Amino acid sequence: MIPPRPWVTFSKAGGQTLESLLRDVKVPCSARDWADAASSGRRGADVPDGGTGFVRTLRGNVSHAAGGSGMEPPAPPRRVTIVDVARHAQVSTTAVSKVLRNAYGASPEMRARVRRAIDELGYRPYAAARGLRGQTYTIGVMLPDIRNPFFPEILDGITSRLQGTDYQVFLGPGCNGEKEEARVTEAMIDRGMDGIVLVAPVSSPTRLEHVASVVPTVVIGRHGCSPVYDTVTDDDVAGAALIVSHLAGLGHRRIAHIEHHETDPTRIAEMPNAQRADGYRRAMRSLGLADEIDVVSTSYTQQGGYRGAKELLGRPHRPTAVFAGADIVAMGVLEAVAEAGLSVPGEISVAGYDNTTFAAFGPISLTSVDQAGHEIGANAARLLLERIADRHKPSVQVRLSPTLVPRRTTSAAPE
Amino acid sequence: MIPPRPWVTFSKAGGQTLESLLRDVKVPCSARDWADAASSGRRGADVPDGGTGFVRTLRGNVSHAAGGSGMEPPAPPRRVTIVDVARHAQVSTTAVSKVLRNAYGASPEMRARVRRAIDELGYRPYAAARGLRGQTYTIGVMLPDIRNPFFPEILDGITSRLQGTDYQVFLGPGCNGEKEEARVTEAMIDRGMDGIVLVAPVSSPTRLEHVASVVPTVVIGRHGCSPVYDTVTDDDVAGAALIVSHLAGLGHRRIAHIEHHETDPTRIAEMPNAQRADGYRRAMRSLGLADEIDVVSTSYTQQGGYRGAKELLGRPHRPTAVFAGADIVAMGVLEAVAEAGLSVPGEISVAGYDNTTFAAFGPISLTSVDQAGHEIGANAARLLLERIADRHKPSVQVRLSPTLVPRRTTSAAPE
DNA sequence: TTGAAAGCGCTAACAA
DNA sequence: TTGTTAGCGCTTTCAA
Repeated sequence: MIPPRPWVTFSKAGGQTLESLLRDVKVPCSARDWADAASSGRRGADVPDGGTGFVRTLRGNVSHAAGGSGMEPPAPPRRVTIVDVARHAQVSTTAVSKVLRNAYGASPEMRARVRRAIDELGYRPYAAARGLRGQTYTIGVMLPDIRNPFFPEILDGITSRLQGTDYQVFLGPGCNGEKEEARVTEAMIDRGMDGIVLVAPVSSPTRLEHVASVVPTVVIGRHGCSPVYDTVTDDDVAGAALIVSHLAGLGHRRIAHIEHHETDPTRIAEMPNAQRADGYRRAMRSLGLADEIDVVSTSYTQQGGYRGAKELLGRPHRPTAVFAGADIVAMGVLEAVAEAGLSVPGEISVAGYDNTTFAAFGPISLTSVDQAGHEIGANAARLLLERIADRHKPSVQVRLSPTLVPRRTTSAAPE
Repeated sequence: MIPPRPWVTFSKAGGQTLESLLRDVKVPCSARDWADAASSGRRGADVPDGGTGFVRTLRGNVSHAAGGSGMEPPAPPRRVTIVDVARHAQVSTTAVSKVLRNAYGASPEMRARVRRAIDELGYRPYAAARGLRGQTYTIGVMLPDIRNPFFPEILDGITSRLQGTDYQVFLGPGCNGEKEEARVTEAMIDRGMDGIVLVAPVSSPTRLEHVASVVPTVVIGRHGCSPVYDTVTDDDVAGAALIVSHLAGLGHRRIAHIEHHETDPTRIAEMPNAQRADGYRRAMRSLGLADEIDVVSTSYTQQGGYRGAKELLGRPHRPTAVFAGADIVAMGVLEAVAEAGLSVPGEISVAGYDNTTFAAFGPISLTSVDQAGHEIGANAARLLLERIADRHKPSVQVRLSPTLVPRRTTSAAPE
């Protein structure tokens, strides 16, 4: 038995795990001999390193460069640059640059020569340097919370639309709160990103417009609109209506809603949570259930769902169905309901929003609303590319319709 | 009702959402008047824009610049540069640079002056340009799958360790497969990132060493070791032993394991899945259960767990406990077990690995192994900073011990 | 169609 | 301690 102690090994090879096997496959870390590699001068005789994109820089005598110990790691090889390519192809750097950007003014023969040189040297343009004059071919995506299983869908949509282009996506790490968002957007701007996608940001409209005035921007999930950035949203009002009419169709009347509490007046109407709550109220009214409207304000977290459900279950006349504003909220509701010893959907129906993997998971099987995250992401990427191509084009708002995904947490109302 | 056009709606539902409210809060996109803003020349009279980090560039007559229509959006303002700061503070750009980097050779008075100028102009250094000579202050983190709820823990650990430094983290988007990994690592290198963290990469050791030879690198979750990169791993063998002895302690003897099938011989010993399977076998043997060893090879996915469980449940003498190599695999197992009409843990116990949010979720309550993701990430960040500071330092392997988290999916063996 | 030359914003070697 | 100057790798005028 291995002692499971909090156990940190700064080992050159202390552990007892599969070591013999590892040793068969790899040379142990410490026994590596660097004597055949060299050295640390910045410019010396450059030896093209056959298609690896790097060039070994040799300096004087190799054994001398090894420094006597024979165990020194090699200096990082110098990168192949546009100059190397130009020299190799016997053309100017301008020509290479034109080929790289598919720009006008290079004969087919020249293009072919340059491309051959690029392949032979394994050249890749240095994006950081390109950015100084032109583009970095980098797109930043800011997700509010990497843990929310809905966001990967959006991300997939974005990357799939960017497939085949020269653009590369990088994610800002999960950030909650305006300060964090500002930090991340600034970091993206400072790194010369060509465009950014903000997913469900919480920052003020003013701040969003500032960002968009500096770099092409698409905002996902906010219902406000601006002339300087494009938006892609889910029709949250319609989504809420889908759930409510689904439940009403099953005979439910006491349908409660748990929403995310929003205080900031400049944001209140723009955020999806407000739209969902609004959609819930409208749908209840149009179904003649205005008197049954029952909204609990907590937050879009599991905790929030738990607290909200506790409150609803404590009502003298408890609801027969709960529409949670997000799947994660529904998780908390299910937990509270289970604790109260009630059966789902027999005694109480529960529905969420977002159709996350949680909801789809068999043993849970939560009724939810699918936002078509892939579509949302793909549209955002498309709009961003269009705006990068023409910063002055009029702004566009895309709104996509959600669909209902009925599962096993909703059924006919009791009695 | 103002139709907010240009306006693209792909909606069937055509919901009229809170529009009146939105109108109260924001000016509609199309009605914005840009007449007070100008223009598009590259360099003109520069007007410092009071702490915003940008300078408005005016060109000739403002009304003329507005182009007659009076509705043209302003050109993106020119960035404040180190030259602006130097001029404002009446010092050289070198001085500013020194202050920025806390470098040697600037008097306290000069530092103060420069800092004041920086604040007054709202200057932020342009990381892309810095990268051309020095560092970009950017660290890339590659996650194999953003959907796996274990990875955010690692990410938190990394960012928390980087808090307070000038480094900013960006994530490569989820990539599976060697080709994708190569694309992402190349993209990071091409963007001049100062260091990169590879989480559970699948690339060959050779490829990892190549990356590490170009840029400081820390590898998380691979058990191999190399002189050019540091590693941080969970002791998967110990983790597997925790589960097995927990189950054996509950009286189980027929304990089966579902592993991820690995074929590549250069990787087989390095990957966590192989280590876990190995740990399972060793623990079984040391507990005198060598005859009961029963391993099904599928994959670390929910599907894989489902298929593996199907096979195990079809055995003439089915196991009383299943140790799934990952929580996500255990999800599939639970699904198959539920389908077979067996009760958990009454008739069969199930355990996972990773202690994801799934496992922690009340109604599921899966027994699992906690990897201390936060610690893993924090150690990786620390090692990376050390390696950035000294690229030639000897490589370090950190191994952290996991802990058992017993929950409600495991209990005493039946009979 | 081609290439020479001037930067982009910053850092680093070197002089004063 | 300070400032001058020469690039980093690329794009972009602008002349040839």
